[in-house]
Amino acid sequence: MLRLSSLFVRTLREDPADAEVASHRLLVRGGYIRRAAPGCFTWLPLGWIVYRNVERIIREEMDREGFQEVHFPALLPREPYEITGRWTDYGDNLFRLKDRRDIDMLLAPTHEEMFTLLVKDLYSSYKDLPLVIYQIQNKFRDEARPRAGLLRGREFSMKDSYSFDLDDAGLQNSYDKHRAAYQRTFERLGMPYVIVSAMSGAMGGSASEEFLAPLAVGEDTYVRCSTCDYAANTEAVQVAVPDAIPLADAPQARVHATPNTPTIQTLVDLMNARDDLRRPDREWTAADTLKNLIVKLKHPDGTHSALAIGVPGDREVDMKRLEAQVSPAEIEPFTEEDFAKNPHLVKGYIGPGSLGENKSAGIRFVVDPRIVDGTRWITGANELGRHVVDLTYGRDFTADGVIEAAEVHGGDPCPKCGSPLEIARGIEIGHIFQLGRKYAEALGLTVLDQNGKTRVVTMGSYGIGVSRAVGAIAELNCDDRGLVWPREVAPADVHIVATGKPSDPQLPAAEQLAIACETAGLRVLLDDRVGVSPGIKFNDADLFGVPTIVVVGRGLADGMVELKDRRTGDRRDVPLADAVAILTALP
RNA sequence: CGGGAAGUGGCGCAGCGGUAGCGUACCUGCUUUGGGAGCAGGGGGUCGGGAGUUCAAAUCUCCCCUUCCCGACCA
Repeated sequence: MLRLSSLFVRTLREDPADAEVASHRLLVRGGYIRRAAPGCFTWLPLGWIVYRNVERIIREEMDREGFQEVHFPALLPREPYEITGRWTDYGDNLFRLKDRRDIDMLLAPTHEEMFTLLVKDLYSSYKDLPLVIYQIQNKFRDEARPRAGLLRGREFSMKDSYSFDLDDAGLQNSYDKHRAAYQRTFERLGMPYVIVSAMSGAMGGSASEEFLAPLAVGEDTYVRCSTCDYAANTEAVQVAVPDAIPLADAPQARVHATPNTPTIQTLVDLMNARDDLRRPDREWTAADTLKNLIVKLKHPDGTHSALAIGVPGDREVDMKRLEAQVSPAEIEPFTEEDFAKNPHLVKGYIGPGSLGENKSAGIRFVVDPRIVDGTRWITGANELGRHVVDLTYGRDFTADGVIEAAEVHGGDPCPKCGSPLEIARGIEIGHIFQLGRKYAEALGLTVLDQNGKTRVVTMGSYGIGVSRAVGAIAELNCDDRGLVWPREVAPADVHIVATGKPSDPQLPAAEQLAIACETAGLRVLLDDRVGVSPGIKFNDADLFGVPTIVVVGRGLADGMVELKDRRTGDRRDVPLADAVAILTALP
């Protein structure tokens, strides 16, 4: 039983000045956590109970699938990370340190290398597979900007599991098991979530999905179909590709002088204003133009190359989407100097005529998937003050490839069913990932198959942010009075408040009720503080957020206690004699 | 790394050249007990750090550090 008279906690009347988001404010005010350093938090007793509940639920769902728990150190040697290149790839985000002999070590940002090496250490036969092992461990990432309390920390707790299979079918099976286990886990944690397609990015591998909690304070933008079940991180959105248009329908392309039209808007305005350029059936819009943007790519080996991207003029290039596409290369701006070095590029009037690996400018040219055969475009003519109209894809120009880099707009058609897409914000609470053989290959994890042949193991990695989940649950379950925990993660099932004077019968009655509740299997938080006014007790109860609050107060004289549902605020008086039965029957 | 704000008792803040304050929290006593009670008394702060200006610096100047917010970044 938790007794408030002796519990190590202090609630704050006011919001801490350094907390912005609701979960952070309330967790600090309610005495669940304290900040120890930026992005590092101390768990107080109430917070630690909640944390362990979350951990327990995750663990139970992992164990249910037959996954086995292990535990690695957080302090790791440099060498494995050197082999996979992540010692340098992680950049400033890696906490590096040296031991007394000046040997490099690191605080683990994630554990792929160690898991791979551990399996390599112990296993060498196909008969040992499949295998899934996991841990719940603290991770360290020197984030440039930790924020929002538990939602983005520098030291945080994560459940990470890794699957090891002989072939792709096995990997798919391990992946599906995790997907199901995660769905059950988030259900039990009382967290709404959406599963979105994600980019596998630099990690390599094929399939990757993120579990996002829909939260405005989240840092991920995703789209969701208004009709079907399609959902994707904006980085991974696949644009709905329109049907090709017969080439014969397109008028001849022609070049016009379009002075002083360096931007899309000035161009469209001019086109609509001039009799010789006006479109007979409707106004020209930005979507009729083809915007060609040039960026510089910095490749991991340090070399640079230019890339031209063609998108419909009503859309910007989304740098996050572009980065995800060109990863591991990094994007740098194409500068005035770069323009000066390439006389075939006329800034403001760049057109497909000069773009492409075999064209005059010699720059790789990739276009948005909406640019299909037969589509007609107004675009730069590669001459100052001149544009070309009805330049038709497949007839007048082609690209070297297609790229998903244009920004996604709310209302864009769903690639699966065509209904409008909605844009929403969320925070990543889980990520499942088919890694493939990248780590196994780099670290030499192989087994012998039935034929005695060496086979590289294929892997998956799967993560749930445990401490982040606590923050996200709090963020999703709170109101202006405090936290509202889902029962299974709450620090207690019942919060019993005794009001009245120290000499009144309420306190001993509350004690007895608390004991009876515990005997019946309920977890109890008892406010047995004396000399504390009822107002303080009620406010603290709302702040703590235990799902059911029982007030042993003035109704006691009539043998009644008050039950309050923290979430709905509903109150009702019930006979003290029936209280335990009623409480144990609550969902 | 860019832009903004801010560092003064545990927490929230005021003070902006002249004895370091208020609210809250904490301690003692009395009163009070259904939505953050009242009175009285009390403990607790090198005013982020350093250098400078001045008879005198929390306050002015310079440098540094730290924190928070927005952006960049974020397997």
